[in-house]
Amino acid sequence: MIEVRYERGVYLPQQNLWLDPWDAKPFAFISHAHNDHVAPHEEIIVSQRTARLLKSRLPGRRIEHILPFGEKRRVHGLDLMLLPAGHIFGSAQCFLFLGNETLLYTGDFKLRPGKSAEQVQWREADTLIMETTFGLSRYRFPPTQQVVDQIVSFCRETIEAGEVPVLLGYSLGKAQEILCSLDGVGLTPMLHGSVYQMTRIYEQLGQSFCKYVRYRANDVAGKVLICPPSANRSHMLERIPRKRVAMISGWAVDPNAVYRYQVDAAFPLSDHADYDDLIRYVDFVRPRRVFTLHGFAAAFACDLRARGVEAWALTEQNQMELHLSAADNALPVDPCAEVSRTAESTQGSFHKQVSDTRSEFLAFAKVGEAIAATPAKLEKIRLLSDYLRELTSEQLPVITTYFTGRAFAQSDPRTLQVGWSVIVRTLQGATKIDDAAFHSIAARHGDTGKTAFEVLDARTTPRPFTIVESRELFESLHRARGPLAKAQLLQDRFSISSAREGQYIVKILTGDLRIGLREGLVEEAIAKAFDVPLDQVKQANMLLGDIGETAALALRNEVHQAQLSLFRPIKCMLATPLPSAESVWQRFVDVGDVDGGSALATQPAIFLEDKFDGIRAQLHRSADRVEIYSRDLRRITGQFPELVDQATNFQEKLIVDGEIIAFEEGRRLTFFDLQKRLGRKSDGEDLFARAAADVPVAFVAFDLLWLNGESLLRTSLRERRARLSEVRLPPQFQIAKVVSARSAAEIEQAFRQARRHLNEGLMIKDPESLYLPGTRGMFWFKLKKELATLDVVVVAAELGHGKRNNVLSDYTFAVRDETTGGLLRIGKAYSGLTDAEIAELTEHFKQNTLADHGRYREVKPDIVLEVAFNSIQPSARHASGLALRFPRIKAIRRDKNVDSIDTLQYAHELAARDAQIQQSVSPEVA
DNA sequence: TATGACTGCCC
DNA sequence: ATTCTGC
DNA sequence: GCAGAATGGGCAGTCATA
Repeated sequence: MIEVRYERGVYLPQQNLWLDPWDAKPFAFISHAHNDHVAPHEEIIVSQRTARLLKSRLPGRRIEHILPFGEKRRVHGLDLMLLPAGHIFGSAQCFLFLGNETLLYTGDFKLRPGKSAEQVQWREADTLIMETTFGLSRYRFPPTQQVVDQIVSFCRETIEAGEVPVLLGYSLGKAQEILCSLDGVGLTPMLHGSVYQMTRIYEQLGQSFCKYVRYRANDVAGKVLICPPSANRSHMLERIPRKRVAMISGWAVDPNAVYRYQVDAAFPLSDHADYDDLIRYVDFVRPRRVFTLHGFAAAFACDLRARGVEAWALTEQNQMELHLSAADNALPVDPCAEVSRTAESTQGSFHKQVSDTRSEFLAFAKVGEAIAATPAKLEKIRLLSDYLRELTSEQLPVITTYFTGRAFAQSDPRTLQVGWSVIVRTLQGATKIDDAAFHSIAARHGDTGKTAFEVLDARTTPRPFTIVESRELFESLHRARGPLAKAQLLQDRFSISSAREGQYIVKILTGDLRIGLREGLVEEAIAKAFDVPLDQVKQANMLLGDIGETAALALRNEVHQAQLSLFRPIKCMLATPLPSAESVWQRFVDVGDVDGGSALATQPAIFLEDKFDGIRAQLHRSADRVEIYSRDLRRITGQFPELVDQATNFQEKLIVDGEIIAFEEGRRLTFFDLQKRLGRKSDGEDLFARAAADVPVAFVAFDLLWLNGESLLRTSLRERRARLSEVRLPPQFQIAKVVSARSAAEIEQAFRQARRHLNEGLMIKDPESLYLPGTRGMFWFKLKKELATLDVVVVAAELGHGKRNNVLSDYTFAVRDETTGGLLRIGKAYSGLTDAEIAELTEHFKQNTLADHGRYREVKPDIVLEVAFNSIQPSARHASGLALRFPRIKAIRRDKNVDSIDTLQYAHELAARDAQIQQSVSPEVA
């Protein structure tokens, strides 16, 4: 069969033809002139009208094969025919004659007659590649005339109310359709510039419209303004004080369209086929197989399979699946299709519950439960490795990624934007459970996953769920814009998920499996499953930042092939915290003192560096490219354009490890200044010019991992440092000064010196150590000390989560305001107490509760804690107006009571001192 | 238009 | 970030 | 000693809504 691939556009490799590719290609069919299809290709096949529209959208030279509709032509030995697609003016489908096979690619299309687009035509074809923008059954559009009538009424009523109606629709296609709809109803359309321009081209090509005028700012009264959606909230519209804005789009059938588009009304007039028409079209074309594209491609393909039509969503991720199925000329196993066919043949309901052993995702969840059930690490590994061995090469990467609590690989920058709030709403929506029942379940668990299980249990109609479909769910969640759209997707899935499946979907969404197994054990399971050395698996995962790809390599026995290379960030080496210079020194003595002789005399020197308070960063630089990655392998290049500019001045190709700090000579900047630059959007150069001026940064390099093609991971720190010191640095780059030490006293002195330089603390490193990515080994240590401690009183306590579900483990505490005598909250902390102490305090607080709010209770202020922290500063978070950085409990002060706690005034003194230190001098870097 | 809730990602 | 706990 | 689990503050961006 004809091979079909997808890579930012449909690609037919045997014909070397691209269909609507996003990027410039040598030879492509362009279905219509919307911007997302316009790229500077070398040679294109287009309809006559599309060619004309393209001229205005993308001037420039290219070879154009302009084909009439309905006539078979030969281009580069390829027999093909264009058919009208009915989407917009000039939009075409491409029908290919390939030997004794035929293929129809729809591009964007609609079946309903449009007033400004040619009527769609079709032919039967063996392979149908179709757009499925509205491929969910809830997208059914009302009759066109009904919608047009609504739009006209909206315009009339708005004008009668003395306001200006504004209709939003794409300037090419939709706007002209609206224009035609207003013909003969006695309204005068006024066109936004871009709409006007496009409409004039339509007219040159023979289309005629009713009378309209071009936009003039002082002449809008009584007119109907037609603008592209991008004009909403623009300066142009803001100048019209009294207006009502309506979005004209198929998405208007979504109940929340008005909010989503920030408009007063929304009307479902679309240039795309709705769900019913998509189904009808497949019936017309009678294809042997269907590939779906855009929108709800996966869901629609599944629906088609349920109707007995072989159908697959075309996405990048499906390449392997398609390739294999095309090569084998066989269908991949798919329980969805399987089950639905049975249901159909017995005339039963599609939604009839089927035995859940059919659900691949349920099988995954059950393995998770088995792993959770045993506390033994080796047993967990065994359970997982047995399961991994059963998986197909397509499922394996997905499942291993899930077992690290992620939907996407670590190095994959995609996020879901689905958190606790969306999940809770969705669970309620999917089950129609009432608020009281829901909250009673949630309160009992304090674990979203368990809550999901109990809420969904017996309240859903489970249908089988394949691993590939689960991956598609997460991809759709990522793609969906806004919490409402995401919630809808998730709710649809929950309503057909078993309780166990829902629980594991939630676990992945929250990034927290809580089954006593994380990445480290997954690596071990992969090694065990495919009988490859563990260190190779760890190495590969570290280099790839992708446990799924690592597993795939292990399956093919290719893990050893992973290599450190430019622009593939690796996890950084971490340091183990130690409380004192003496304890640090002891580590090195213990290691070196093998012969029992005098350690001090024989100890080689150890390396000391200041610990900078910035963000850990890995800089990759080649002759023509620079990238910066964060500790979690996020690409943060865009946040620091000035560093990127400077980094082009290196003489070498390299990977350096270091810290980006807020830094300016003669000025004390802190982590908080730096943080202002972190989440910022990377587009908009002027924003950055300003940010860079506000918060200048420096890159302090302290390690060299790769140089001109050579990996230095397996060379000693001493050697790496020597090589780093030879690198010529551009401005804004510095090298962290390294000094040697041979005693605890020297470490202590260096620590004090680092503090005097206003750095966070001291790093202590074994000069002979190799670079061990991702591990907090015994080769690097860090020494930090608290700024101060405060004696505070606990005023509220909360139930914890997970294994702390039944104890009051999280304490809110307060200081005394001397002026009023009242208690003012200053922070929260849990860490620092042992389980026994938490249990004891739980009992105490239960008996000394002032107000019980469920998971949270106010308690009698009689437990005094000594709380340590690293800095204290003004904040609106707590009533005291101060907040602590890294608060932790140092001790329960049983010797103190509420009358002897520290005061707000004292806390303010600490904060003032903290702030003053910050401002006094410039820090020293190198 | 302004604000707060939510999310993700730094420490 | 910090800290504790079970293997 | 390691890996896992449960917890802190603050910032920017997005979306929903007053």
